[in-house]
Amino acid sequence: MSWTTERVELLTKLWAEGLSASQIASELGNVTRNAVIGKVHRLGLSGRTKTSGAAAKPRRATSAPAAETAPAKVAAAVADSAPVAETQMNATAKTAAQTTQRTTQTVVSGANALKITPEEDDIVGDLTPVAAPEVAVPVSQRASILTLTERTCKWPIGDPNDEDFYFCGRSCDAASPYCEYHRTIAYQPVNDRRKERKTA
DNA sequence: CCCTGATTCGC
DNA sequence: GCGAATCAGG
Repeated sequence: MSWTTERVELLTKLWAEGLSASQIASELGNVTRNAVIGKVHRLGLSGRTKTSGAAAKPRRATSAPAAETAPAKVAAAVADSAPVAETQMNATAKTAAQTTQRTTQTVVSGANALKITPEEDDIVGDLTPVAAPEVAVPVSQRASILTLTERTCKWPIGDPNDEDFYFCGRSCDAASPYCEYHRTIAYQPVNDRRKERKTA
């Protein structure tokens, strides 16, 4: 496949949006991330311009300066209903988070019709933390469209109709479609039916 | 190991 | 110009 003007435009746009080369590659289709990177360079738009007037970033990627929270910790914090620090949560993420705050029945009717069944928390009286308070998913890990691999969390965040809709994108065991945290939410039993048998 | 982008170089 | 292979890093 060749680089038609349309494809180049999409590439440019997505690259500007901060998607990774592999993500862009999968959205474009029929190209590898190498091809994307190669094109990006040829187009001369490497070195993504971050925040305006930001310090010129060196050629090689440098680790983020912010004290980013580890996924595990985030999950833990959420579990405790702690209002996780919005360290480097940007406006977009913030909005998404708020949107999802109490809206658990997110439904994706996209290409793969991913559907999340809303849990009836009204059944349980004392329980509450069921709502998925999406916490700051590091922008660096967010997945836009269906650019998820076998090992990225496919938990939808935000309103699919919104521009800022995205998928969790954190890494997962490849066995489950969700990261550890979202797994607990996704498979939360409506009723605490423990039919375990002590066989030993 | 998974992933990222950067470079090289034969095509 | 293109992109696989390779490199360098997180």
